[in-house]
Amino acid sequence: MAPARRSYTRASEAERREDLIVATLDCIAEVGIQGATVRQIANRAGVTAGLIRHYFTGKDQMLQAAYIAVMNGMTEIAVTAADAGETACDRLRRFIIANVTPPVTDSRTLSLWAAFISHIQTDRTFAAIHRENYLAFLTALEVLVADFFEERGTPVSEKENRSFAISLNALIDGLWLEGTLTPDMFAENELADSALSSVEALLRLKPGELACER
Amino acid sequence: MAPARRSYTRASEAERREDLIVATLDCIAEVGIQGATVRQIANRAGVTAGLIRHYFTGKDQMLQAAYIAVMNGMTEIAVTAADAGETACDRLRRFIIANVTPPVTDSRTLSLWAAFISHIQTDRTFAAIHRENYLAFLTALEVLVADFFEERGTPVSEKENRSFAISLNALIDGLWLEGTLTPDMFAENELADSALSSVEALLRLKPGELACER
DNA sequence: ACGGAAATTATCCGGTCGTATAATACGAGG
DNA sequence: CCTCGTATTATACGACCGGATAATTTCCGT
Repeated sequence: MAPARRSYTRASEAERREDLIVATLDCIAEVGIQGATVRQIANRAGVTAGLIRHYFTGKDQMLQAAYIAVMNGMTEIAVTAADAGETACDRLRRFIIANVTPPVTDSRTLSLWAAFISHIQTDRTFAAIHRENYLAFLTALEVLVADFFEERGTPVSEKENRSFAISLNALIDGLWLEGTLTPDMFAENELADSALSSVEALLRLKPGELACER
Repeated sequence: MAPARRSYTRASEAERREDLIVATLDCIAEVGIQGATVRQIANRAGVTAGLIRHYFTGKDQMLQAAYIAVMNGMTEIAVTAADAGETACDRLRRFIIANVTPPVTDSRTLSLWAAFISHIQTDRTFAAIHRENYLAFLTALEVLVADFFEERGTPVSEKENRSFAISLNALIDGLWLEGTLTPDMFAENELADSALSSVEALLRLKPGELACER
């Protein structure tokens, strides 16, 4: 007799991998990394578990791909927001605000980020992914800050510029954490306003200078 | 014939629970939260797996107790460091430095912290533990800042004080993350120096004012 | 010294994990 | 329209999971 096998449609490698990564992230965000099993992930992606090992060498590699996808998504949002600015001041301002407002401040994103961060000390591959993204973020910040001071007519030394970037990065990360972990503590624009005035303070600017009025 | 059962010694409830929690943290830090199974944990604690359910209602409750232990340990170090200061300025300075230097900046601690953070969105109990510790930390910071400005003769409003505490908290968290996740990027005292000058900037102080020279 | 409470071990259970392998259904190229 | 490569499913496997239970050892009070 006919075993009545499940019907399916083939997909291109690109979209299948994409589907599987999205399903992986959904699982981690909703049931934690403990519950993100190959069966759960495959089920959410609408395929069977065995298919995962057709596109990845194993579960670990899929998790790494998912980590890369999350971090790329976050930085892309901030960089895109910055690019929309016309002046260097505007770009810096937009970059900062983008990092402390949705969709970057999102509990789902934070769950994913934390789950991957906790793997950094255990798995060298995760550490490498983190380092690459951290350096890229820091460099982007350095460029934004350097351009800002140059446009302002008060260029700073490379050393000072780096120091500014480290502080700004810390402040942004910290506010992102606070705002996402304890969102009910902050009013609508409180986080963004706090970020802007704090950045002004860190860069030793006069209050309101980052508003970029002309 | 005699089955040759394993010999053991009894321990007080307090130390057994302590041992189990330490073993739990060791496992999470070394093999990730995935590998922190009841058998691994019990093995590391020098007992058999069944004993865990004699002291905790289940694995989840033990993880929660471990989370509490980690956070208490971190805040206790910082608070103890602050208490050693004689002036309000000194206490604030010590508190900040303690949070960006070992043993708080420790890769093991970070792994644990991240593993637990990733559970916050999934498990209400973890969320409650986080919130309690966050508020305690923020309140401690508020007191330190308020005392500092009062001692300085320039008291600030409660609203402004809270705003300062939020910014300082973000900066401290961010520097802690940066310094612990990417320790090779920072020289010996670079992180602490950066923290102090950044805090001075955030509080709109003159450079060096937090050095507390008399 | 010894009896009894309880701390600890030993063993078992159903379920699920990640992965390997074989069978099968799809869809493009001829 | 048929054929063939392969994307996908189905099933099996050994290991391990967290939890429950019963047997046993320890040690305190007397």
